[in-house]
Amino acid sequence: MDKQYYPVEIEEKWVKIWSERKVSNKESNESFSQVIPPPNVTGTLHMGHSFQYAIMDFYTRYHHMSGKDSYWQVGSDHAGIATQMVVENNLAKKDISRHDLGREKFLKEVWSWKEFSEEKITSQIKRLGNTVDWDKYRFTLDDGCNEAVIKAFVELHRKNKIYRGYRLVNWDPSLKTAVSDLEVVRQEKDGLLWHIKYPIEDSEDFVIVATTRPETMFGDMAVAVNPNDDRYKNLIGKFIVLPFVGRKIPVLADEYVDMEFGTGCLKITPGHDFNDYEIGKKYSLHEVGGEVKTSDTASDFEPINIFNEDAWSNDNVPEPFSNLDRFKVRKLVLEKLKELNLLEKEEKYHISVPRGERSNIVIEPRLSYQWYVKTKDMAARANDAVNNGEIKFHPENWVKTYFNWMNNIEDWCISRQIWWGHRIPAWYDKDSNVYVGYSEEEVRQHYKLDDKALTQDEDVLDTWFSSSLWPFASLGWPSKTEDYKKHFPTSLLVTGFDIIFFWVARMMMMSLEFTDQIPFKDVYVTGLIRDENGQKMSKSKGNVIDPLDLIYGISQDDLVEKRTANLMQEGIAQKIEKKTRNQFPKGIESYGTDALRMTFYSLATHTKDISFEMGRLKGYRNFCTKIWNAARFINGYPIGNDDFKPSNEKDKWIYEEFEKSRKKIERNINDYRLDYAINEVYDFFWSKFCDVYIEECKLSGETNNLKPLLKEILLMMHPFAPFITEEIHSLLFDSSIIN
RNA sequence: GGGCGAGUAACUCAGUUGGUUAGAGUGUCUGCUCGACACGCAGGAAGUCGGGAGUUCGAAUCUCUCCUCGCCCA
Repeated sequence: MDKQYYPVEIEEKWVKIWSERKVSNKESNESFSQVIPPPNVTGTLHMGHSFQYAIMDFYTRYHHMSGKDSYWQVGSDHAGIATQMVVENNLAKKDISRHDLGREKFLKEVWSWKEFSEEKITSQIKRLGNTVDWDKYRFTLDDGCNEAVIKAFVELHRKNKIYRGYRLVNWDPSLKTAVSDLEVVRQEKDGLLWHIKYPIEDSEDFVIVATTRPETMFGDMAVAVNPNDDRYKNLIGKFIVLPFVGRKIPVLADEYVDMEFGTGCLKITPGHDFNDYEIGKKYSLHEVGGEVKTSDTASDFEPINIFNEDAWSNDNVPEPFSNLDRFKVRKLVLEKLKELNLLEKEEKYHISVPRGERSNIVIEPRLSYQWYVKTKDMAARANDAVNNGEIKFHPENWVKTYFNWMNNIEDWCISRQIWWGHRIPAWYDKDSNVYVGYSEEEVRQHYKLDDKALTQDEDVLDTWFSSSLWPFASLGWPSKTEDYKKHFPTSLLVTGFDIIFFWVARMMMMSLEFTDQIPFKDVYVTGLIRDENGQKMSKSKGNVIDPLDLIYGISQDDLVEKRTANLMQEGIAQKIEKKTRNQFPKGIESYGTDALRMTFYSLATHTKDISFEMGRLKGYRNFCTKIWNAARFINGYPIGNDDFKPSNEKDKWIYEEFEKSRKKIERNINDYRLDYAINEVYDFFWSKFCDVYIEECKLSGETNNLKPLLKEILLMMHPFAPFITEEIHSLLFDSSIIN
């Protein structure tokens, strides 16, 4: 054995072997299975991925060694919006838009990006030593997943659980697509509340409405007050003449109006506000000849839309306000109102601005046709599985978060106006009748359409729709493959708390819907890896650490270069460089994968923010060195016993301690407390085995039990530190731990 | 507004369900290059467990309250 422990050399050797082998106990009837949360093919893997994969690989190896048929399904996600954005941005640098290319050519570009990104991701997964079978690799947009998605969509539609609706959606004006509620993030900020005078018809009087969005006044269809509000009782039933537009809009009385807010008088803009939409629907507001009317007939409801798809004002907006960006409209409206003396005042107001998760642009509610999944019944079924203990969360406390959302779930908007994704299996005839089916041929048969002209829906499905099928689709569903039969439902899902709603809950709903089974039994919810100050790692903060740089090490200059390249914001590079040079005066040393893995286990506590601190990693790197040196020392002695045979008090003592530790570790593994487990491993090996037992053996000269004990310890430690244990085992005992 | 969480040594964190002198890694201090290991060994310093009140024989842990910070949902 080398005097020094060189992790990189050793690891690269085993990485090659492990990425080509297949590990399984096929003969065992007991399955342990998990599916990888498929990483997006947008770029490279970060600390969070490595962290979760370390845990997943731990359990894969652990259960394999205990004799089960242990299987970890590997794959990646097409990540519709995210990937399309990356490719569009790359094309934009060459001054090309996706429309220049057209759908087909553009998709070709995305596929080639996918190949590029996938290559990087898979080599990273391999480098971590993960125990997966690469022949089983799946992609959420491959033929099998496509079949599963189509089947899921069509079946849901035929069961009346998917429908197409014309209503208000969260519209992203830069991506020009609808997004789901979950893909909208709220940004709190200081804003303004404007008080605007609306003239009352046939009177010199005004009513003052308060609004944070004056630019939407062109879409106003009513003014609402609270029926109990004495200030406005006399106005109910009268009409307002909308400035600039001349539209006559009624004053409605509705309990919904908060008397305390602003003036207690609300403008109702059903086409551009979710709450107003509900009010508009309740009164079936519709415009007839310049006057807005109410009715009891639901189908009369006709909101006025004042923006087009990029959130510029459309023809429903009069000159000079039409054909302008919405923020320009706002500015101009305020100017003109001031000129007409209709702007009563503006006051500071704390507002919450909805922004697109991906694009970061302000979301504009927009009326459009979209596809929806009815979620209420499916959610109830998923909730039952949690309530009756079929599915368990670890830590248990996450069920509160889960129920908090599931009990207030809204229908899920699943259509996206982008190109990269699963095309919606719906066709339209020239009268806009909708036909849903497995293919155009199947649709013609099913609806008996003969040779009627049909065009397929241009839209694709939300990425999470295909992700929600992943646990069974990746194992072969709808085919009843061997893997599906043996490994579904899966045993464990390891994932971050941030996608409990996006993914975990939806997998549960879809799995119960299509397989009548839960998708997984245990959900191991991990925290999110942050920097040493608890800050989210991000390019713009310049605090990102690449797991590969911890494994291989990186020079200070290279690290600075990496952190300051391709920054979106100007002028932060210097700050990042200074901070980085300060924090890493000598760059980052090479620590190796085992040290990183064990660090991750020690960080796998029950908190949601995990600060990654170099000191911890250093400690486990030292531990690896300790293991290496202990083995090297023991290797210097003759073979000794084949099995551990206690011959003195110290022998008995160490074996008892070993048994105690082993039991503790086992229990903690089964409780999903790898942090406790790794502590115990560390303490046993260093404080007991090295500090006491080896020293004692040195003194007594009775060393026959060192090798057999080390062998058992290596087996126990293997899932925690696979590379070093495998290397030592094969050097000292001439055989592998896992074949 | 509703929900969840955090505050323990200089730093990053445990504290396995109320039980001896509160633990770990890193850092720090003193002494060691004596045959596994200086990424080491032997020792050491270091904490009003956010503040206050209460329950208890006993509280970092349970209850109440206040302060600070964070996240999620509307």
